[in-house]
Amino acid sequence: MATGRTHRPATRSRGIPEATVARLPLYLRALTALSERSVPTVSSEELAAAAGVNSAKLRKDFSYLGSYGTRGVGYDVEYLVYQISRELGLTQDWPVVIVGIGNLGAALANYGGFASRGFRVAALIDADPEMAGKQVAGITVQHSDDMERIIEENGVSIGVITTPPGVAQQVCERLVAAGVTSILNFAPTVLSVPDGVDVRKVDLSIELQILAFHEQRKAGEEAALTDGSSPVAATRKQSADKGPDGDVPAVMPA
Amino acid sequence: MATGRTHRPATRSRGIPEATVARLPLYLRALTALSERSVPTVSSEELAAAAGVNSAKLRKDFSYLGSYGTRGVGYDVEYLVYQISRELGLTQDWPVVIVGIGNLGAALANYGGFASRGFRVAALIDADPEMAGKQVAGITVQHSDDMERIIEENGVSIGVITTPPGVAQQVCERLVAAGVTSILNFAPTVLSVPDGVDVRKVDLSIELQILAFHEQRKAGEEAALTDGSSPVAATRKQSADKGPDGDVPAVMPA
DNA sequence: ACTTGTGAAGATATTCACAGCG
DNA sequence: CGCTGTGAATATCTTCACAAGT
Repeated sequence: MATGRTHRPATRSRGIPEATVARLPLYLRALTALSERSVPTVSSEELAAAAGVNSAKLRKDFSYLGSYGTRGVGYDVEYLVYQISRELGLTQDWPVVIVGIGNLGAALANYGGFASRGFRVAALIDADPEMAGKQVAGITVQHSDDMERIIEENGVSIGVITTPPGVAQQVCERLVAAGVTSILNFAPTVLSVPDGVDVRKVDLSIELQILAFHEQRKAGEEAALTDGSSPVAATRKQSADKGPDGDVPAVMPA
Repeated sequence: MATGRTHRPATRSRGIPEATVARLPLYLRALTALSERSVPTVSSEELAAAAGVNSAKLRKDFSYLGSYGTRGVGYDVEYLVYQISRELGLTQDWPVVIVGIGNLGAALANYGGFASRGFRVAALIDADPEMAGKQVAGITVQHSDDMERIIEENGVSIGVITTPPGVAQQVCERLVAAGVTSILNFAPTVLSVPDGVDVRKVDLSIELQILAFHEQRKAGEEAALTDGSSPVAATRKQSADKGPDGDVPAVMPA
């Protein structure tokens, strides 16, 4: 290509690795806690422990942001809070809409972590006319007919989808058409979006399944060690009245 | 805290990469949908599209499980559903307790994805005496005084924490002491657990912050002509950057 | 001393590209 | 042919270990 915009992968951050970006909020939370206790400086070792990572990783992460520490001393807490906040774009206000005000949507609306850090719930939207007008977390739920107007009037660029999976894709498309370019999806569906729109998904059942995988492996390891005949391995398995279930067909094609 | 997972099994079949494990539930969901539509076989290309990954990755992932496909044809849907379910440990029943029945806990209790796939909500637990006895999602909430008994009686090994952050660590410790070895943590806290206990965390505010980071970058790119404050001089490494064409359509900024 | 910042090494993950088999 | 399965190449991420500052 000779002219036009430089080809830049949408997911590539400005030199900051994605894995690092994903940890910055973690550091920020730990730093905020230190800040509230008026701790002036912190070493990479201490901060890493508070954030649950190791110190080499933390230092490497910070090195992508710049040299914000002082050798022999550590990092200035307030300064780092500011720098990370700025890097994450939290020094500005992000209006957010939540679409789908069921249990989960209500939980998110009530979630303190939203408001506390640059995010403001600009609107709650639901397709059920019964919901419209009700108050959730002190905010009046609006009907989805008004979705486009709400997004434009509030300059919303981040949308949260907490609808049933069946309507998630279509909600997503309306959000994007109205100007939303970042979506946090709680519906267990793969959303397809045009290039330039970011989607992150939070999937409760996937997390549980990953845990189950490791849990099963633990049980298997124990059984292997105790060589089958010992009852010890059996103690820590699931038990009791097995539910109806029977969901899995034991098909064995050749 | 060194998690001693440096153990490399000599047998080649049991070393499924973590990244692959994390995608298996995705494949499983896509396959289940196909199964319900009575689709008999599926190609890596089709399945990959449905799961939102690329086909090479999917085939590589499946190769860790074994050779379950047929060249020239694709994968048998029912068979794959069974194999992945087994690999993830979903052919057995996993009783789960949810601790902290606020908005989020209630949302999880009502979440259909739980029951549908090997997980059974064995108990809902809350510290508030007012909550005890109430019905949530058809299950009677029990007081946290009984946590240990409930876990032991039901053989629970997976716990979900949806409490306020202040009590999450102490709830975690009680869970672990009672026999729980896998924890899904929704509280915005770093949990410290003994070796051998798995923790996964779901953090709503972190996801939003990551979105904000990318959103900010998008906005910056639009007005990127007078930038001069970037502390990171992007030292391009070997960036021959062959055009991966085909798949990266240019998009018009809305 | 003490702790950061970082090249280099090592470990994982992703993608390519094609041999091999139905 | 078409599509899987996989070694090899690449890219990304983590950890090591120590030089460079304060």
